Amino acid sequence: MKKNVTISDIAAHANVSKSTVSRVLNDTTPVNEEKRQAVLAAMKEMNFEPNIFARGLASGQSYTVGVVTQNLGSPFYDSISQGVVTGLADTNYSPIFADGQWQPDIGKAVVKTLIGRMVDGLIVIGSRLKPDFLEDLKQTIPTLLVGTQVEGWENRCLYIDNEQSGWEATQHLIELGHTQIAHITGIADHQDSIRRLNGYRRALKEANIEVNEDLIYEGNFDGESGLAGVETLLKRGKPFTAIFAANDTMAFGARLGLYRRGIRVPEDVSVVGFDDQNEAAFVTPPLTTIRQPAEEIGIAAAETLLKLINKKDYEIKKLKAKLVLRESTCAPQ
Amino acid sequence: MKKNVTISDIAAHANVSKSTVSRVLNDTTPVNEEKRQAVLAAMKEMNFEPNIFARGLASGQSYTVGVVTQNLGSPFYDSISQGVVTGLADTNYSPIFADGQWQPDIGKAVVKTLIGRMVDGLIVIGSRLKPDFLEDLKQTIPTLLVGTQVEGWENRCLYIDNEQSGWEATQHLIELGHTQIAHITGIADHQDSIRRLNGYRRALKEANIEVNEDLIYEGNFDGESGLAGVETLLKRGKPFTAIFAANDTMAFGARLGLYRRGIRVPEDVSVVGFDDQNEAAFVTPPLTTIRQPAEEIGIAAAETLLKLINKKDYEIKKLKAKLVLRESTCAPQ
DNA sequence: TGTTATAGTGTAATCGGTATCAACTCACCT
DNA sequence: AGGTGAGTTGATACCGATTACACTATAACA
Repeated sequence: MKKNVTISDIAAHANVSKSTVSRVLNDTTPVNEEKRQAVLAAMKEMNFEPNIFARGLASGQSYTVGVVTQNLGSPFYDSISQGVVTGLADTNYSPIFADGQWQPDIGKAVVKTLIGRMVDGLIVIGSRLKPDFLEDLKQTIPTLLVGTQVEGWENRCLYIDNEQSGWEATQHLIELGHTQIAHITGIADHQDSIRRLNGYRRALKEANIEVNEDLIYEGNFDGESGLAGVETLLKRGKPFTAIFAANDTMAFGARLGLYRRGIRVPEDVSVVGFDDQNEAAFVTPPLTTIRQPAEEIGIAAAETLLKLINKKDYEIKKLKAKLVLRESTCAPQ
Repeated sequence: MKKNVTISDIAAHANVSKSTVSRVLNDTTPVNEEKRQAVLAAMKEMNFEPNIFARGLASGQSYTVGVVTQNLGSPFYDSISQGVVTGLADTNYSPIFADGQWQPDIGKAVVKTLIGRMVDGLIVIGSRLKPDFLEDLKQTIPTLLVGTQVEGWENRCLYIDNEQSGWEATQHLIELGHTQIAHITGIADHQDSIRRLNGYRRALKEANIEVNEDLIYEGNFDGESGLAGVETLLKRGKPFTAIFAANDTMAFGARLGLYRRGIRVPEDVSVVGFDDQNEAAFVTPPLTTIRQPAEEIGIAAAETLLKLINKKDYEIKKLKAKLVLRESTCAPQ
């Protein structure tokens, strides 16, 4: 039971008062250089670590940030989380995680827990929180929304332009010469899904290709739904030579569905995904997809939030997704 | 700037002393039922939340547990993390994450940070910490090692039997009739890799098949190394009809390598992976692999750690990996 | 030569809980 | 009647930092 070294011990050892020690610790008021050195030396010698509870109690700051995830375990969001951890690694701040499980109510509860833990700021990944709750939140605590695009949060929101990226994915297929392009969407009421779908529609329209609702299948971001997607699409009978899936996981599922029917990729049907998760480069054939810079987004979120907390100027880093060409797409044959 | 409700406010409101409020809060000493109700009512009415800093400062408990991850972003370990978050979800405890990046030194630093944050316990996922540091740790704070098998930690260690599972994977191939079985290992000095390799060796020996060192390729758990693995294996010229990769990611890489050479899976070469990450069921052909119950491991870790912290009896849940048969293996043709 | 910033320092109050201690009530026994 | 013990309760010290405040010394200024 070694007792902890406190600021008072340091003060005694360095022959100054507690306040002076606190001052060199926090750089709040100038301190005579000689004493500062004495204090620093004492701290090093005695292996001093400030007690975060005492500090938190007195100052109100916890040096933690809350991270609300959704369904931890999905590759894209996990990479963002990883980015946050990385971005915080060399700061005084630590992340506390809690999972919202894609459910607004749970998300709300989880946010409250985090606030109860006195986090200094909040990063909400893939928010599904209700607008009015979000509005409250904005007033209460520095908050950043990440991986989703939310109206009214333009300067507190890190995201990539999903509409544009959906457009690019589709446009790529059009440029290859495809005209019968199917789309497997994400969760129907999810903003990202909607935007990707809109991009798909716009690309077709701009190319004067009629949007055929029979070629749109409502998935849910799961591999299963990709598989079910091609099954259904095939059953509907409308021919298609390409599929744009709203994420990689569904693209894998779709690819498997085609494989089962003996339909070749990309010779018979081209496939484009979204996210560029690690596996995309290793499936057969390697998947052409939209790369979301997930980890960079997480890192940027961490950095931005710290600036927000410390009331420094900041600007929202504009992060771009881009198409990465691999082998799952080619001209229709 | 609404000021927070404190225990004193409650005390005043309920006409009792601070101590009594603290008592109903913590259930330490019996309190007259009438007063207890009054306090409870006041707490509800005033929307009281105890300040965790004050509580921590006074009691020394933080109600947080530290989670040390390695290279967050790898599917298997991510699932364990998810399990921990899930397992902690309905308790008073919250997880703080920090990443060790597979490097013993960083891991050590990260553990120190967490301890500085007064975590009540520690879950180390995929530890690569040095034995003597671990020994110190054991004395300092309730610690659980997860996803790795470490000697001397039998009752503080959640893992699956890697040797046995490596044996099963190989045995499956042998039963199918394969005799020329290649193995792509994980990181060479990683305990899990070593054990899986040992299992591979044992299975061959038991079947009276000579272990051919030319059929063993040293990978590093990355997809790239799976790809490089088949390249090298092929170049070495020793024929093989099956590959056992020490994780799924490498199995995907290997499968891609075969695809590039026009070698069919499973007709020409069977492939077995390890982990059963989500994608394994959706690649083509769906991957036969060893399923590690990653999320269950995480949940069990959380539960066990809380028992350990609260000095309750606990027992280490024995979790088993098992072979899941899919379509990437068949008898040699 | 006052007058006024500015650097530098210590004392003590404070943050919001927990825990120790003394004390008081009211059976219940001898 | 006196003692014992369990059930309850409030005062108060304490956890270890930050910070408001008072105060000194010294430099800068009019």
